[in-house]
Amino acid sequence: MLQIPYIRENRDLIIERFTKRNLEAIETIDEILELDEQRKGTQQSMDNDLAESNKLAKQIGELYKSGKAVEANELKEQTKLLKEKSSEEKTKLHEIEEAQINLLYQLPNVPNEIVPNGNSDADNKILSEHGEACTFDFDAAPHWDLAKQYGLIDFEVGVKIAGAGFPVYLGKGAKLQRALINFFLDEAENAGYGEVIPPLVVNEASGYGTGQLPDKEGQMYHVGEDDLYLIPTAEVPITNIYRNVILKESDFPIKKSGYTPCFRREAGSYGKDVRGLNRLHQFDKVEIIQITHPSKSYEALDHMVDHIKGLLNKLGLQYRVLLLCGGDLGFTAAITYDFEVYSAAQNRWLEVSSVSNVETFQANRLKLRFKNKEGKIELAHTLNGSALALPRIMAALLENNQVEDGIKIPEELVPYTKFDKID
RNA sequence: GGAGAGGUGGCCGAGUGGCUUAAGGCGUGCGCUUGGAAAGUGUAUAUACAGGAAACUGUAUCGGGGGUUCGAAUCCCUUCCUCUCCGCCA
Repeated sequence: MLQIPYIRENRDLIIERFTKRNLEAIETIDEILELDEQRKGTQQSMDNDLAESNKLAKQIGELYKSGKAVEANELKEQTKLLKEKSSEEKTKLHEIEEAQINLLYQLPNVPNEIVPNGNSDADNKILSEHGEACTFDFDAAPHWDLAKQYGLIDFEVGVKIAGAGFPVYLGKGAKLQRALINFFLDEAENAGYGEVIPPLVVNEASGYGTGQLPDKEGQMYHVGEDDLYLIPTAEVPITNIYRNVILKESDFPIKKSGYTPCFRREAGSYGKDVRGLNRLHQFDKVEIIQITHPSKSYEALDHMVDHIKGLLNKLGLQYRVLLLCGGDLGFTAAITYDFEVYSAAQNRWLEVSSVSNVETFQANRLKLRFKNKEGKIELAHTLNGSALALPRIMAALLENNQVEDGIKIPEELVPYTKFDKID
């Protein structure tokens, strides 16, 4: 959520930047600013009336004490009018504030200057490519066939016990999954991210805090009985640890990592992209988050990008880094880098990580602030990134490392799997 | 699920309608004291909005919302949360 003073001072810039998202926001923004003027005026007259009324109440108290009941009753008449007026103003103020916040909830984050224009993923900018392409002297099989052949993942039994998009990992498939989680967690630990195991459900306030609510309500599983949401990413519970917190400057940077299953309804996404592990309702992910001083967040973003590159290098996967265009940028992000690995059998790139600087967008909703050197309260910056999402890594590892009689495990993973080949 | 007790500042905790501008304590910041430290001692120490160049001022906030009253931390209604005991249970 954008801050009103920021909108007031940067109206034209924001409108221009929103065109990167193909968003025509001029009306909404001007309405927000107009409502803010109304809010100020209303609050001023309400405050004045309340101040007057407080003064009278004190006088009345003193008059009663000194036994001057008649004069006290005269003053009471005056307060009646003030009370009516101020309570009307209070109602009006609430209406204005509600209208204003509803508009604010509609506005996404302002894209960073370097975010390219564009409508869809076709307009994302490819920044770099790494690793070598796999070549096979046999017909490479897609991961769903390999998973079946070697008994690693059972999609059908997942359908039976839960539904499509809830695979069951078996044997070495399960072990490989667990190995990857441990590998990612250890790497995060080595990079200074403190490990967290958060709740897998969050309440409504947390959903609002990180920006999943109110606009992406349909993407989360909702436990109606208890009014809780299954987390779509560990970013939600971990970042919400810092909701309503005022940090000291010396607390920066805060670096946390967490492994959690993630739950996404993926309403409305069907078709060929959903085959196998490509798109699931439940998947595992190790997330890294940072909370930084505003002046340090882009430096932190670079470090997070480097961390993810390191993971993919160690796994020996061919990958590329993209700078998302405005049209593909998530609601809360000011800038996002995506990482895609090449799936040799499907002959396509698969997104395995998304790293974003959210700047103050979440911090404003979370009331995540810090006291600066002058003793003033400021909003912190939040960042998050997947490091990494498991299913597509698993898919690429299976496909890219297949040999005629099995699947080789990358060297870095062998200490975790305790086997170097699936056959 | 049943029964009960509670939600007050960074923390503990007093506070049954105006003497609260929230006592007292702890913690923390800055002084004084000291050869140095401890102890002692003085002082400061919430957030939001508005006005102001600033000092500062006004308003709101004692879990949230609403009400009674000239006046509410205190009384009433409502809602959320926490804790204890019982039941169930890894």
